[in-house]
Amino acid sequence: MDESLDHKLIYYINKWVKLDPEEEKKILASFEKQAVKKKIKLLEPGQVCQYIYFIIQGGARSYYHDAKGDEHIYQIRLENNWISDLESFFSQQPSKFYLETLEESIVLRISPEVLENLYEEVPKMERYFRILFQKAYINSLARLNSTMWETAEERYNEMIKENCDILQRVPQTYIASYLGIAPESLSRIRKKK
Amino acid sequence: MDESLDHKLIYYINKWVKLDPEEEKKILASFEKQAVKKKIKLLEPGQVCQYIYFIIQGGARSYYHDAKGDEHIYQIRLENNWISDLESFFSQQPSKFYLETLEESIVLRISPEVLENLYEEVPKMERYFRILFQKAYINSLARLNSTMWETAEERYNEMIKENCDILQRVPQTYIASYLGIAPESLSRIRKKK
DNA sequence: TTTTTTTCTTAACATAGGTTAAGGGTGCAG
DNA sequence: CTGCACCCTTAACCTATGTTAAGAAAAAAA
Repeated sequence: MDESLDHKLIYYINKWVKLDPEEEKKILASFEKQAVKKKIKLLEPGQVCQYIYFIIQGGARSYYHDAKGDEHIYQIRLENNWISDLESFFSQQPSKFYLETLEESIVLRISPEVLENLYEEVPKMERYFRILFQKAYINSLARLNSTMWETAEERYNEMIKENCDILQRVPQTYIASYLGIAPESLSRIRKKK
Repeated sequence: MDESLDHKLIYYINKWVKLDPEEEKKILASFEKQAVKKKIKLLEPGQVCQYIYFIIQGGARSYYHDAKGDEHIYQIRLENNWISDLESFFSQQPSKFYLETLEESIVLRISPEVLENLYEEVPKMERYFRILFQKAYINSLARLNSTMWETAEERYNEMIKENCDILQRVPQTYIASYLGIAPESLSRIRKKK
């Protein structure tokens, strides 16, 4: 049901901050729903990132090109997660990243101005994002540590354990890049099983 | 001057949220100042992390032991930065980390309960920490990306550029570990200059 | 001042993953 | 249905860094 998809956002916010119906209404009114086909770019280098996206359904990735022109995955996000170029979104400076759908997706998006306004109207959203960013930061430090001290195989196994259907939904070239290894190395790891 | 040291915290908070004198007073009243000698442990594995620390002066590191008993640096923080085991601090579950001073230090510390209370009394603190964690998360993603795709030498050079006196203040074994390389590899890199 | 501990460096050898080149299979577009 | 693009695999060779062992210098403690 269409309405129940929107309420996925409300459901996830309610996990961390208790909203009353009036607050829920204001939050939903602040987001725009968008259906996007696969491989559609939501952001390109040089553009200022105008939205942070909550993925109701589907998935997206962010990536950039290095000095040699090689593509590197920066983020992979599937449904029930947020994606953006946060640096550009908050600083309103041009981004260096592409943001692209991995499959046909439905997202809820909000702009920085509307989000600032929402913080004023619904202060619990400030708390929600404080909790979201604190958890994201904790996870990111743990992932950094794994990348430094674990083998590529260990990291791959942990990724599969956490999200066993990602292999069906995301090309292995992207998974390899997200793990910080070459596609050939991922094949080499997979062959060991 | 003793009082001006405390106001370092206020100065940094005011960079992102504008406080009135009443709010400043409440904030300072919520923190405890602590002078700690070098190599003193603020946290050990098995303990629940009871404080988040703002370092007024000096520095600290967090580290853990891997399955082989090898020590790995997780965080290095110098003055005007925060340090804690955030996972343990917010979940109130036992930590896996040591938290130890790098040199004689002065810190301001706050417990989770007092911080929750402060969020109620001074809502701008919710905003301050939302901004702090969002920036920390952005930096952590960038650092993760560098670790994956840049050489150890490139990462070392960037670290030195950002903090040129860290070599005088932090043992090179710690710097190597923080960069995700062996001490011998750091010596090899330094030899190239 | 001396001894001990800590820190740092060095080099030979080992290894995980990168690079290069090649080829096969699947899915999509015309 | 066919051809092309994309995805994935494989292996030989290369490289950045790890490991091991050893030793020197500096700092700290007695």
